[in-house]
Amino acid sequence: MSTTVRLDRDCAEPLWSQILTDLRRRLAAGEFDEGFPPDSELVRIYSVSRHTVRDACRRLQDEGIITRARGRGSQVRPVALEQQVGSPYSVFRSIEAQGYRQESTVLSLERQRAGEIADRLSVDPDEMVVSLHRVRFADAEPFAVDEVWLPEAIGAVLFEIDLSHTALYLELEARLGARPDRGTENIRPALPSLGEADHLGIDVLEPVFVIERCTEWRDAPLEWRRTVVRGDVFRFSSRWSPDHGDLGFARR
Amino acid sequence: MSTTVRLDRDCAEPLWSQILTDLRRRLAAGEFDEGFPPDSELVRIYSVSRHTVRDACRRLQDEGIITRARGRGSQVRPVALEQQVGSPYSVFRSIEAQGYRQESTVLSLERQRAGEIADRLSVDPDEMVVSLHRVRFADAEPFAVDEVWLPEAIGAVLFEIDLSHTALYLELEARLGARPDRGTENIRPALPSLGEADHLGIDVLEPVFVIERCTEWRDAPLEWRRTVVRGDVFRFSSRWSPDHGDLGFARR
DNA sequence: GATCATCAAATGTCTGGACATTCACCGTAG
DNA sequence: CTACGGTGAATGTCCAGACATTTGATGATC
Repeated sequence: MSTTVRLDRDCAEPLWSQILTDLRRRLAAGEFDEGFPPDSELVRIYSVSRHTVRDACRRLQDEGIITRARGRGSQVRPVALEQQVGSPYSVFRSIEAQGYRQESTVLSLERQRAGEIADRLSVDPDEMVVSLHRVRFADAEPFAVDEVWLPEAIGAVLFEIDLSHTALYLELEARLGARPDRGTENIRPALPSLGEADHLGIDVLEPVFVIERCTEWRDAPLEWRRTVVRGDVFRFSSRWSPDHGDLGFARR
Repeated sequence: MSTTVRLDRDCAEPLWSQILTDLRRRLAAGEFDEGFPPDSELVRIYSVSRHTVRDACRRLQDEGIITRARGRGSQVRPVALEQQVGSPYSVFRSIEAQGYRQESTVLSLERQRAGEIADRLSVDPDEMVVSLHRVRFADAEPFAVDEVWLPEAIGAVLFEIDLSHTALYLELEARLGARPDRGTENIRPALPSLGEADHLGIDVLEPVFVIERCTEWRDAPLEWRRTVVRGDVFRFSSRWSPDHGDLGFARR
């Protein structure tokens, strides 16, 4: 089983915090796919008291990453693990999780000067970046229009791949090892532009979700993305109970 | 200062849970308006170990009802409105977490026939329910309009309390022990009605978030709520990284 | 094979203790 | 009056121990 881990007992960071960080790393690495270790094992691995181990585990539990029950032990929640990889939710992941077959139609894929979105990618306005505009379909029905902007060094690979079926992040990771490790996402309600309404097949007075997402990889911007999602057929939904929770976009 | 409280050490309910319930009751009664007692005082009041006291207080802290800091003690947050437990996020909780002072103006509080919302509360359309309509303010600015519908047996207590400052859930729990234990929440973008736009001080073409929330308590509907939140000043926001994540409504 | 009892493992709860860190307040000195 | 240092109070962290409760696995019996 797992070997021992030496914690830094001289630094200001509490032991439980160091353990929590290590547990997250191990979870992300799939090290607990066969089972999360019991408290007693963690006590051995980290050479700390059970109280300290519980402090760390409790936080994973509170976040829904593991469940803990008397007599059963701690268990990793499959869905929650994905939350650790990225955003607690993602519009596309949510929609995919519901079994919709997704496809894209590329409207444009270009190298161009960053211009107005320079700040988003922390580049100069004159610097070249790659922009991708698509219409996204769920089961052949348009549900979103999006524009993705990437630094040129990263976006260059887009010119070599088929973007209608391929998950962009999978490709970036496969080809460049680029994987978002932090990000922000903001959603607001808005009215679609004429072009957006046309692509989505909706009225210009039909409110939509506008999602702006910015991710980073190794402390540098990976992408900036703006997605317009139809509000008439999709909603943002959560369901919770003492032992279960989920969150994401769903068909209305 | 406070006298002692005898806990039931023979029942299945953990001591920390009993203390938590009592603390909620006291908070709702304004008993801690002059200051929340230190751990040592709670140890004396409840005749338990400090660990047990901390277990109870931690949950209040997690819910944002109190803050706790080394050297400073525990403090009641000035306004603890709408502490909604369980959901990974809540519009009111999010807004409060950002330090906005919240208040409400009651537009109406009525007993009436369930009518169209009967299904939401699993009652007959002819059955009486309690409806509450309010405008919600953050730092004196209207940010949301909401309507709350409750079964009459539960909603009756609303007629006895001041709804402009008081946390609805705290009252329901203090007076009835009613506490949501599961729920669903759905958000969509929409255009406000004339009335809503007027109350919010926005244009009728200014898209808003419409949030519909349904909670249950002991397998029975507790409330159904529809909240319209201004999309021009608030956004739904998430930020994540390997060791941190947060999610909720935030000022744009 | 099905059922029941037993036992071990695992988490939850609670107590007690100790030390570290932080803050606020008070007293003293300039 | 202001600034600084000291002190006490308060929470945070960590350890150790013990018992209660729950679950799942195993073995025995029918």
